[in-house]
Amino acid sequence: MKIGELARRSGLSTYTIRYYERIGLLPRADRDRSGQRDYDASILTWIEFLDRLKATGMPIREMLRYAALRERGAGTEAERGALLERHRERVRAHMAELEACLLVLDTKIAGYAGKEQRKDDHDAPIPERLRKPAGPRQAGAR
Amino acid sequence: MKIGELARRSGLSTYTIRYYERIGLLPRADRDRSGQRDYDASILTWIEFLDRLKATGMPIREMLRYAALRERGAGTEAERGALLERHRERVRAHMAELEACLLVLDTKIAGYAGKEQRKDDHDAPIPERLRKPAGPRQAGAR
DNA sequence: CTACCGGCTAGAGCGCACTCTAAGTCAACC
DNA sequence: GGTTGACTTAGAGTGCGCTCTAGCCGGTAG
Repeated sequence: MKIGELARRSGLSTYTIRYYERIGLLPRADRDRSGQRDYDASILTWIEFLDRLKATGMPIREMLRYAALRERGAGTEAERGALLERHRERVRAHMAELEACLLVLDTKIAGYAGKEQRKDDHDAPIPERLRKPAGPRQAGAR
Repeated sequence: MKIGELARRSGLSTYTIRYYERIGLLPRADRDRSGQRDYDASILTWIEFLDRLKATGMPIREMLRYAALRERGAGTEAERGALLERHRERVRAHMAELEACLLVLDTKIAGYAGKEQRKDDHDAPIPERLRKPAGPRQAGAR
């Protein structure tokens, strides 16, 4: 399979496929005698998995760590598993936050839908239990 | 309240607060006689709401549309409501996708945890029902 | 033979959301 | 009166994840 077909089948652009190879997210592809990339269908499975990691917000930097472990092969399973477990927890936390935000959104929308529009309802306070604790920021601004 | 205190209380940096004002996400702040921004506590409620929109992945471009409607005030409620409803649907869809990805992640992690490690389990196929339909891409690459 | 398509590389450019710098002002404290 | 520190502005810089350009090469159809 050449890069164009892989692009169609994976949903990535050819640009992105080459970019992923450049940075090491995809293994260096085999080439035919004229130097063109020639892919095995199995690469699709890996790309699909990368898509899942991306969809769940994993930064490329971390996918690279996973990809590097995968390349190293046997002996890295524990580390790969741990990496995915940490990621899973972050995803779960993110989903919980989204859930809370949905509640806020629902309340707001209900406000707009109701006849009893308060003129200032965009300033309706958010219940304390839904607020994020404001972490430390701008540690040394100069 | 001056910008530094607002920064501490909102969790945004002073840079970000000025940036938000510059682009119109925050209303132009009142100034004291020496030209410094002087905020009313009510701005915190608006910032908290913006944080919710941001947390749910709304791009600034769209928050701006909402902010502009809010500035225009009365008569824009229906449009504001519709905007939030569209956003809510996107958030729900995104959560559904995350849920599906979590299943993939769970399967993978279980594979790493199990004693019966298949050497190639990073290539374990993703069940068809969890795959995203690959939308049209790279429409005209030149 | 020529045109065209799809591929190749190196490297530049882009959109987003900040984040920081430089140079200056102002109020309070010693 | 001088220093400190928080503020002001315009504008430059950053990190991320692509996305595209330029210039070239090779295989195939007319």
